[in-house]
Amino acid sequence: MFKVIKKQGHARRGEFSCAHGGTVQTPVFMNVGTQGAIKGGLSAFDLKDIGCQIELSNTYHLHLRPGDDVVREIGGLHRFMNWDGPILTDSGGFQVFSLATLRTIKEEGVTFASHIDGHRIFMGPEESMRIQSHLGSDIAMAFDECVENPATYEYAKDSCERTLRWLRRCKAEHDRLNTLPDTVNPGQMLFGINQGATFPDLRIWHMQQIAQIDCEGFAIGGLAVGEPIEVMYQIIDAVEPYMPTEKPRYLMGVGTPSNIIEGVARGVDFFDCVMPARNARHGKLFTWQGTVNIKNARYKTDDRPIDEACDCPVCRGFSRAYLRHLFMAEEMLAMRLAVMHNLYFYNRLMREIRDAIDQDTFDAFRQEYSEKLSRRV
RNA sequence: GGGGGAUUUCCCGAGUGGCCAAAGGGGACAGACUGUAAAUCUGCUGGCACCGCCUUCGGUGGUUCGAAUCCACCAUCCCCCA
Repeated sequence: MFKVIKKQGHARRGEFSCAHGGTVQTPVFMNVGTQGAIKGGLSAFDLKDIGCQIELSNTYHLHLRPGDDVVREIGGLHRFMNWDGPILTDSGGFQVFSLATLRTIKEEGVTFASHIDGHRIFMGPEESMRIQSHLGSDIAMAFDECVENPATYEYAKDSCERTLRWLRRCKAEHDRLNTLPDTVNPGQMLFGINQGATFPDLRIWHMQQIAQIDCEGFAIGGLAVGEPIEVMYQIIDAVEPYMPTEKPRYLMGVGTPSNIIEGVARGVDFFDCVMPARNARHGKLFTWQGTVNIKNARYKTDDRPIDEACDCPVCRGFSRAYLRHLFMAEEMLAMRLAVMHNLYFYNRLMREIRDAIDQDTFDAFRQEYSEKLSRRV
């Protein structure tokens, strides 16, 4: 399923095959389409144009709307959203964190109040696995608890012990569902998730435990939730040696271009983040020189593309002045074009990283771009 | 020709004697955003040597210790009657 084809330092160049869409080249950025669509008005057609290899959707959100039973009846999420490439579904674990004021956590699972109408929803490991099975994604994520920062040692310990027990239940239910005769995607894989807040010993202990469970990949969760970025890197450094080398590593929810380069340098293969799409909707665009806020008055009559070094469909045809105008006029095209550019940039960034590892120039690449890409121009 | 109403800081619009550099919107300007309750949120929007001073509420001149608020005249706009 996964093989590392080249290494430079800790950075890994790999290939990962899925039931849909063939082989994913890693390191890879997964383009986030929480509700089966990239926010900003992009469809599966656009995903091809922006160089997307794998798309990510959300269990909790699709369970609420339109309902995983609906998606299953249509034939699964691939067919539903007309995307035949790989799909990873996040488990709903992050919503345990982000909808914190609306939930109660117990051993069996979590009770949420729907953010849409307030009705009670129960989700535990089995529920999450069942929903993801109905969605038919290629990779299902384990149902975990993403602990908020800062967390006490006691809470983080209890929580990651519970997340471990939940992973065992996820694995059992996932295996059972995959063998049912009417399973949407019998080739669905399961990734376990490492937790332990910012405590290296908990992180390591937890990683050692989950590594014993036969998952097709492992993720580091619960980072980039408010802790200093240096702490995030320290945790990755601490955990990485305990992650199986023959399986992909996924750093959940991360991050900025710099974070991604630094993550790759620390042995991470998969990334996802809402940042490129959200920032794009808010007018903050990524370029190979750094970031720009296209709404700034300075771009009012700027006839250059967003990034002269970019060959995306947007940069090939539209000026900064036009993009700024679309934003100021609140045309939806503004968001669509901005999101296309930013996601193209992220997918291109990953391609450059892969090429650099292939050519043994990743260190130089890291040195040149790690700092540069996140600074303001 | 007669009667009534209006004029506020970029715009709309509160304010009818001190607590008003003036509510609230909008716009503009800028910032934030990391497994998406996010086309959202925050800040700022007269000037300055800025815990204080200066200029400002259509114009001019008054009343008053004190005026965006009261009075007189003028200007412009709106409504009604001729």
